[in-house]
Amino acid sequence: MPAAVDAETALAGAPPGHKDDLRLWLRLLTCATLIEGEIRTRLRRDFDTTLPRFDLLAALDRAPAGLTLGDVSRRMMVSNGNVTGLATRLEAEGLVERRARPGDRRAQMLRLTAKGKREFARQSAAHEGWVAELLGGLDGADRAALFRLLGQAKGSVRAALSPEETP
Amino acid sequence: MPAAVDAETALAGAPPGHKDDLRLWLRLLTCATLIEGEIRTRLRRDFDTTLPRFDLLAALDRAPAGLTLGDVSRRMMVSNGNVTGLATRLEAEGLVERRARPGDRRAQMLRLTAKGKREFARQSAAHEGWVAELLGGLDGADRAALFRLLGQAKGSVRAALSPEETP
DNA sequence: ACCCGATAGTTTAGGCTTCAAAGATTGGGC
DNA sequence: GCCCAATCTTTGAAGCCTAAACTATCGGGT
Repeated sequence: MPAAVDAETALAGAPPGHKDDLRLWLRLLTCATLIEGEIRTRLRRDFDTTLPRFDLLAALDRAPAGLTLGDVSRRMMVSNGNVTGLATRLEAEGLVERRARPGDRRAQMLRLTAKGKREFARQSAAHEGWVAELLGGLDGADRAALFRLLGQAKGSVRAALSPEETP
Repeated sequence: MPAAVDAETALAGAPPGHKDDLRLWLRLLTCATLIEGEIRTRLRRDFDTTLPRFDLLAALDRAPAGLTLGDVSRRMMVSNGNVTGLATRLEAEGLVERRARPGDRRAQMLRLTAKGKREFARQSAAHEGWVAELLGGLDGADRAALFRLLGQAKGSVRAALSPEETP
């Protein structure tokens, strides 16, 4: 009898799709990690910045009227305490500015400064090129199919999550 | 003339597929972030542990003879300094043990302890169930197609990376 | 007018992560 | 036998990230 099994046998009776789902998730994670890591490296190398900073600038760039810290937190899917620190650092660099929101002394609006707009425009153009370079090996049909299927996956995950955590 | 454009117009002349690649990447990232976040939350809630810890145990579980810190670093795609800290914490918890590698005093083998094996078996079973739950909304055909297309994407990224960084 | 639950943001403690520099060891060329 | 480049790991500084506790404010019900 073979000896070098273990975590395998323990799950022998699991429903059929389970192992496939696991493999799918690992492959998805590998793809995301590879791309994300490369983008991080290039952001540091070419712009001396980080992915979270870039993401925050991107969120603000899409909202010319500005966003509250809470808005940013929700869009970036990170904690609000995290945004506090990011905003503080970006403000110190002169890329974003906090300003009071009239009529609500709890909230603050976050906006790109002129410098922030210029800087993000440069970074954004490069970023788009990188992604196109990394995914350039996919032909149009594969790209479209992958986009659609990832939409399905996203829907599946959200459906499994929403009952409890989206009250 | 409209005024509220900016990062859009700056890229008007970009090749056709660029914007689609960007959307594809963002969707891929969203999927990965959603799933990963949920797994992190549940690992903390049910086992009071973290995803990096779990990943390290998983790597060791697949290698009964043990791995050097460097092996782990490569498999997890993280820096070696990172693994040092993770291994130290897991060793303090008694889940992992360092032992000298005979014939090379630079390297150390990392192995699961008996407690580590037990603990990982529990976590692993739950983890597999979670993933199946989150991706359960996909039917078999979609799952297979997605798996294949992610393989294509992975190949595309690796091809774009390898010239410089895989010497 | 007052209270109280909900909302916005900050702080704190702990862990994760990277890069870069430094320490230890190895193996091969001379 | 000696040196030197390569390999393995650790350390230190800085930043990212979360959960949980805390402060401040808002707004509605009474």
